[in-house]
Amino acid sequence: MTETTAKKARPPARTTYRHGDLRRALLEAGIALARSGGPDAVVLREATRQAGVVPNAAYRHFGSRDELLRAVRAAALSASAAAMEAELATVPADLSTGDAARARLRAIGTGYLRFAQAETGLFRTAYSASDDFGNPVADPARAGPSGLNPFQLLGASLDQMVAAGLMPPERRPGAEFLAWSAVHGLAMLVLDGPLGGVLGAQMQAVGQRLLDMVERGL
Amino acid sequence: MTETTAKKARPPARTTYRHGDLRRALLEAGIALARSGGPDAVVLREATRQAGVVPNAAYRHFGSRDELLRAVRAAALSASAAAMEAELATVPADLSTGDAARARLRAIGTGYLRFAQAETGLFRTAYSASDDFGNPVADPARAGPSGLNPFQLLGASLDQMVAAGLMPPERRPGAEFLAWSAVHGLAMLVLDGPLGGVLGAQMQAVGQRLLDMVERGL
DNA sequence: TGTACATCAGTGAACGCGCGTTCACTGATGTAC
DNA sequence: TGTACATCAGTGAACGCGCGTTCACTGATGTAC
Repeated sequence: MTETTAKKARPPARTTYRHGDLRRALLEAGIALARSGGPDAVVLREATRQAGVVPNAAYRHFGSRDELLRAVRAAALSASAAAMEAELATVPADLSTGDAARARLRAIGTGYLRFAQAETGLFRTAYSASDDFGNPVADPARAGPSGLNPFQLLGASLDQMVAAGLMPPERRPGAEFLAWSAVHGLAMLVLDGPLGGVLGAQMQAVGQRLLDMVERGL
Repeated sequence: MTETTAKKARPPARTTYRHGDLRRALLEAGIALARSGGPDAVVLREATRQAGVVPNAAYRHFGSRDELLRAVRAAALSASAAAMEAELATVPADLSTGDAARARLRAIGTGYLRFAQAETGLFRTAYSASDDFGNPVADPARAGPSGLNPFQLLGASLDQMVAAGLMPPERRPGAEFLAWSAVHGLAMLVLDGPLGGVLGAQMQAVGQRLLDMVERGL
């Protein structure tokens, strides 16, 4: 009955008066904008344009541009978590406890960096601007398939490192911040900073060396 | 025309037709804007306002807004280098070669993080957006008092680590990127990312733990 | 079963804002004679 | 020493742009009777 509407980046061409699922359409347009241009590209008017709708129609579903941006950011975090989980899934199942813990921590970092390079715009949307996702509150909108958000995935991996005896328990508290800083810094320097030209293609290789350093240093 | 607009640096109150040193005035206004709001706050019209001049007057001295921003960024990088050098200067002179190398590397990192926290806007201006300052070209506008830019300061410190036997020579190439990533990541996560609320005040303490990790891991 | 009606999703038009940049100008200044 | 003049730093006015957000509306839809 409905649903004959223009979907993605098409001109309006809507025949029905009602849209059908404008909220979702706006969110998906917002994600597409973030994907190609980062958080600043999430422009409310442009999202409504892509949804084939008049600008103020957005206010039926989002209280403000910022509210739309938050929803897009949650989706970007979720995508990031999914990338990390995908990398985790490549870890062989028959490793010793220690090797498994190491491999999983490395997978977390590699997934993070892969996502940063493959989905630069979403990455910058997910991890810029202070929308802190502290551990206590687990917002499913920010999580990957497993239900954990990126921060929680990293934390679980560090717990396994301690359990495997590869990391002194007294260094465990706050270790997320150290490991996270390292990979995040590389990503930002390459994607948004002065190392884009210098590294760029070598980012993944440098990333592996960086993960070596983190593993030794933790 | 009332010239009583609220200004930061100084009210216009210009009596002469000519300004005197408009280029410098615009640059300093730009730096002030960057200091309080980061790179996006470097708005050409606002800089001319602070200089007490009509907007298009800026085009006598800068070809575009972006050219002004580049000049501001160079100044921000120079300030960052100065902060690192100031921290270097606190290293005692009577240390053994090894202890000195370690202390100097730590000072580099600490100075970087201190600057990030004390001058957030300038920090983000200096290290966001791809204005790569590769080692070959040494632009004095980006350097600190010693004539070295931040990247070069870090490089020199790592050379000393190798010379002191604290770092295997084969790991020296590209080591800048690893150490830099770690401190940069922490700064960005706290200043511009989701850790602002979580850490914030603890940033310097976490920074010291992070530098421990880097030292062990390099 | 049909019909009246309230709901509320999307429309149409308009705001005020601030930006970067352009054009033709004007008049203080330094210099050449 | 005085004077004519070219230079060019800053003026005045305007442009087109796109943004977020507001208001009063309209008419398709689902529901109550």
